[in-house]
Amino acid sequence: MANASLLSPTNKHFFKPLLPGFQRNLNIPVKFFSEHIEGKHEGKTVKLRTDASKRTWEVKMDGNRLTEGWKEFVEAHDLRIRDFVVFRHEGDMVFHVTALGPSCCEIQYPQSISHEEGEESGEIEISEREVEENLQKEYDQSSADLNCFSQSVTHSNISNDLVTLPRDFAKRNGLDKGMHEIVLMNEEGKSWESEVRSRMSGQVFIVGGWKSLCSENKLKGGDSCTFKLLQNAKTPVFQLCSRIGESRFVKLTPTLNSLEIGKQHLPVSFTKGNGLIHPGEIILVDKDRVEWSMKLQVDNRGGMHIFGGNDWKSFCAANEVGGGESLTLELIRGGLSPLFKFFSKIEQPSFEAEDRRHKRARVHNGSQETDKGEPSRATKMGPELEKREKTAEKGEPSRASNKSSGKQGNLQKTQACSVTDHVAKVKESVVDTLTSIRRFQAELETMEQKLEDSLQEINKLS
DNA sequence: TTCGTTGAAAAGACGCTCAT
DNA sequence: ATGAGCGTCTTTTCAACGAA
Repeated sequence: MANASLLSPTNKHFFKPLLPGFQRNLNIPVKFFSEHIEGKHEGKTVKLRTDASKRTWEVKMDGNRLTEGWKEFVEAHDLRIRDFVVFRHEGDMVFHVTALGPSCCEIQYPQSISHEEGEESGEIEISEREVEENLQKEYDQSSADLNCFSQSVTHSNISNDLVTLPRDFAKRNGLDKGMHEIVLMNEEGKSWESEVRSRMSGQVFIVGGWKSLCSENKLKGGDSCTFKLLQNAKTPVFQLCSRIGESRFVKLTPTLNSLEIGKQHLPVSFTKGNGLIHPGEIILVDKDRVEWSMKLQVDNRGGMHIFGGNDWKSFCAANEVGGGESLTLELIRGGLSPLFKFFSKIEQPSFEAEDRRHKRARVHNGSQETDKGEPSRATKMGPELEKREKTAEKGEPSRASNKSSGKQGNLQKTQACSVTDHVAKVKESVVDTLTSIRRFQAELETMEQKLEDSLQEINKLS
């Protein structure tokens, strides 16, 4: 976005960090409101513009609060907790809005958010179709990540003109059986005809074209490259990507045991690919946008796992993911304090995987009767109980409410809760919320300082 | 050239011990 | 009781080799 006008002293600005609950409404800072709006434009609607769209968004203002229409604006721009929005007053209650991510950098939108026919600046209502498109966009993005695979280049695979295709990738894209013609393509669009073949052993290979592609693109032994499946039709195209193997999405399959001990391994390829190498605190955001603070630990081999104790189990329960089921998490922010968001539950784990897990459970713990007989504690947190808990948690979710429900793990106990228990839970809830707010405040202060520094530098440049 | 086999390495799961 | 750290065992993956 070209922000020349951002530098203009004639345009008044304010910025707002997006905190939990921001989706419903947004408060204009009192000082800004009293100086520029109060007594002049009260009760009017404000018009919001962004560089991401040619559309003007009309939002109702109740007092200093943006209400009706704000949610649509948020959804259309995929604004999230910890983002920042900078409002630039262009006069006559028109604001230009710039969205900044948690890194304090401007959020880049791939293309204009609204680009269909019927787009007029005066159009206010966001259509369901556009909301669906936003969701579809998000889905496509995740699919794109799932349609990528990384491969290391070796002297052997170059000399044999043959390279292994990761099993899960081949399976996911229906390439794990028989022979398939494919096209290998580099970033410039140059292509090489090739084939995908599978073996009795289950290994799947790309045969042919590999040597030429490596030669043409100066790939040599020890290099690593990422391919993206562009079309999974009759002739799939594998395009060489410049990115080296990172994916924002990670699929996890908590076992009953991992839920019990509160420990969940993260694939090394994912952690390394995203630069997650330091132990520390991580934040998981569940499907209700409730935050869960857990720990990221590293073992002596560099393997990483989430350690959350009961919180891990409760987090999975909050997302209706039980032992043996899979969920996908999206890495929103890496660094020293990574932030993950629950992305989706994967409904049907493969039978082989499930069978394998059962086999392991039996091998390692003969007394663990997961198939029948006395269920384990984790099994008690099954769908029925989860459903009841969910019903009880209707309304504004709070981390404490989830935590306490997770800790209960026993329906009878839930029903027998005394007034004292409720008071204790409410107290816990308040304390937790306060802790979250204080943490946010500390982070906000840091971010605010960074932002101000940036503005000062920009002003110097101007 | 194709394809089966093998062995090493990596990853995942689990459990034990110790500290708090 | 819970959390943290670490060791060990099992499973999976894949490069490399060699026979047909």
